[in-house]
Amino acid sequence: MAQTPSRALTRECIAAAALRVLEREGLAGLSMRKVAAEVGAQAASLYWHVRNKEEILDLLGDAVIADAELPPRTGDWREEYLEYGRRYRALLLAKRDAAKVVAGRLSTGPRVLAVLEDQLDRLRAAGFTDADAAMASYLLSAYVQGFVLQEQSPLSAAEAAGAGRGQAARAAGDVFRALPAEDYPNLVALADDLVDPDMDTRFEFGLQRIADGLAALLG
Amino acid sequence: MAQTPSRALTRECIAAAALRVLEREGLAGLSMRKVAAEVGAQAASLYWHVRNKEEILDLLGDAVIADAELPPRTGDWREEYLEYGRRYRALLLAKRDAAKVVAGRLSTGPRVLAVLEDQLDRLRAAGFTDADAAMASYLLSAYVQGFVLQEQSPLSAAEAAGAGRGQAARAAGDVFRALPAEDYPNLVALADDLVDPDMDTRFEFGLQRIADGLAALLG
DNA sequence: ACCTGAACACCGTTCAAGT
DNA sequence: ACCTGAACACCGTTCAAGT
Repeated sequence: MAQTPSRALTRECIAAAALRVLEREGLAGLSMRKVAAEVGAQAASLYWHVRNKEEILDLLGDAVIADAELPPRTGDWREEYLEYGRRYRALLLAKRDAAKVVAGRLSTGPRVLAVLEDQLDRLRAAGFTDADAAMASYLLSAYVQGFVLQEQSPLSAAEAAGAGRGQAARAAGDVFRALPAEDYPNLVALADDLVDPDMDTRFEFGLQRIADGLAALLG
Repeated sequence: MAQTPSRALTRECIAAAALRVLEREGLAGLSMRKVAAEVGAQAASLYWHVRNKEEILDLLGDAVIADAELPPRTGDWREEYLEYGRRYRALLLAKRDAAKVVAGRLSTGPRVLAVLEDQLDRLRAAGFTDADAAMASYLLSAYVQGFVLQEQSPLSAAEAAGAGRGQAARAAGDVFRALPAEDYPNLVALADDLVDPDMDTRFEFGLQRIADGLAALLG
């Protein structure tokens, strides 16, 4: 199982191996020993190329963002801003536990810089002040990361235990409906509205509100 | 150090102990053995009261929310919505790593239900449809959790290593300013705007945009 | 310069055994 | 019913030793 010793260990190949382990075992199952085994080495060997596990997670964060693509220029800043949000979400959903990996990690990889540069360019061209453009960009990434983080984690112990998402949602609805109506009239009345909408709908709702709020700045 | 054996172990006292360990050691340092030691028992004893560590984290999530208070009724739904967001952020910032604990955990504790019930009541009274009220409530919690999550995690390896937040931010600004201006004209030009604003300002910006976007629905 | 073996100080969880 | 001791299968990290 050991790699041919002529092929030296590199940070790139450690990152690729870590990505495969992440996909297979999830973030909780990602250990130095498993990453080492994936490249046919001992755990201790990794420490020659990498300071610690945290640095492997940094590499992983960069790898997740690596295939980000810029949305086409339509001339409509609002549509482009929405599209940026949708693509970022899709990118995070594409890799297992990606939102958790990226969560509070600031990457200054070339891909991230290119995306940020392009985003700021479009917002300034649309007429936003420098300060507002910078804040609007930060707002988008905070919203998307927060949203996907909730989306990727099981929404209840039941779902974690293996029940399907739909089943878990129905159970949540039952909780709301079973509440005493005199104490919780709104929860009982809105049980369906709280539980039914799927994640795409929820995401889009927030994204549209944010875009509308930004548009109001251009007044 | 052992507790008097007449005082039995309960889930409540386990939760309180876990909260103290969290405050002292952070989420990464929270172990079954340390929680057990905090109540003067063996780690194995906890498993009589609790299914596993995950369930302790659930208790912790409830405990974090436990002292949530409802904002005063001003008759202005927008101001009340903003205040809800600010208070939720303050609550998460008050306990160490609280955002990470709460992150993808759905709590149905009585405090959470009371808050949700009250929030929905105000939004409906303001004229939002049932569906929009439900979505607006979800949006707020997603935004606040995502924001604080980024806020509570070190924004760079430098800060994790002990440098102050201001110092780390200045270093980030230097990164932007040092980029080649022909490749990254916007990043270079907006370096200050990207780095200078403090977290309160960033949070408020997003909150105001979201409230404005919601207001547009009432049109 | 790069990698390994062995060790250290931890984990979460289980389970027979005690009271 | 409730708690313990001891064990199992893991962790991240260090470090002398090998090549």
